[in-house]
Amino acid sequence: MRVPKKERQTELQHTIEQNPFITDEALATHFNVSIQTIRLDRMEMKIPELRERIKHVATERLDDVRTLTENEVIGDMIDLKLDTSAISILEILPEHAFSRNAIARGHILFAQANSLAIALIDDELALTTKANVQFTRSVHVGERVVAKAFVSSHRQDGRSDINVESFVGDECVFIGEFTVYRSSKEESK
Amino acid sequence: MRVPKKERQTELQHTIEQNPFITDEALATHFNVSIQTIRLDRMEMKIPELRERIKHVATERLDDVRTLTENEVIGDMIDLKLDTSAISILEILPEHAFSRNAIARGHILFAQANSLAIALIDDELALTTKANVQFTRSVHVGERVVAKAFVSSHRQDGRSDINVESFVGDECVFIGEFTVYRSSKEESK
DNA sequence: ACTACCATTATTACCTGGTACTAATAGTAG
DNA sequence: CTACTATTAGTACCAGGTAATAATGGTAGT
Repeated sequence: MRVPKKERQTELQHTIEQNPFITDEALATHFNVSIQTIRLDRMEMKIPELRERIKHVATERLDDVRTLTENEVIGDMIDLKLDTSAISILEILPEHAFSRNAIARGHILFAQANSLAIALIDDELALTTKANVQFTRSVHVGERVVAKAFVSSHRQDGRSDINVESFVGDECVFIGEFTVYRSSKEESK
Repeated sequence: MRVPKKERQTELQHTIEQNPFITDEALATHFNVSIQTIRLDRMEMKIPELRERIKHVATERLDDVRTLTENEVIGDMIDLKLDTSAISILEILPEHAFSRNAIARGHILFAQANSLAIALIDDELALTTKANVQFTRSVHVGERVVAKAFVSSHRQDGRSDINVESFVGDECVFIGEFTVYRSSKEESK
């Protein structure tokens, strides 16, 4: 026995996860066992065949693109009191940042704050009409940005003013004042 | 002849682009021709076989996610005079908008303008420090937003002021004033 | 030492979705 | 009537498998 079965199987899983494009034949020579052994292993581990794996990667792609851009709130909402206050968290990933220096693009922080402000307004149609923002510290990949939004005023003209402050730890990285238009002008529900 | 060859081929290309996961057999029944005809068509149009198409989509996955979010300029830059002015165009797609009303999210317009402002500055490291924006008209899916940015001042403290105005046709939909920090403080190169 | 059991390997038939090639048929234009 | 094009048919072959059945080898229990 070259390597215990169990060990080979866990390693097999690892190998395939890292490179789903590998054939059973390649795996067989890699582990120095027969193709049949690899197939028995895949059966036991419920790992699908090469083509299925490739197809899976391909179909995942479309979903992925959507979740990134079509997301209603950029970041994860962790608290929401409608028409009052809300909090969301966004972890800065490499795709949110400039590749040169790993600093988050300004519009990512803006997007988090803007989405939060819109979500905060309990209305069918809420649209940002004005924003005034400051980027007080650069944010790097890997940092978690906590955005806190609260409504400062519900005006009579169908607009609301919302303040958003975003933090990394206890450091303020972003300050924004958003004016949001509400479709229905009454404040109550 | 059900449909002229040429017409079928262009339609074939279209069909496969929209659904790369379709087999020759399915295409054959769809176009009401034989499998061989489909294969001849694919040969002529240099369209690869199903598995190759799937593999292509799968390998493109990583790259593609990048192009959407990591894109240096959101939208297509069509004119750039460094440190002076720049223009980009962005077509509003469904994923840029609220699904309920097909109105573009504010941060999409902000992202276009912000990216353009950053790209305009001829510097290794340019970061937005402040922005003041107004959304003067809602933009709908299918509209093409033309953003025009120009530098209004290069300040001595390493900051530049950039004005961005975005239009759909001749209607102004967005106005923004961005303050951008430059890493190297000299204006010349 | 014998048996039971497990892991491994081998073999065979079959599947999908093709490539590559050759040949036959149908329809149309000159 | 012929030439040409489009289409269809058929065959051999391929990769990368599934499914099932059988043979081999080693190790543990008693």
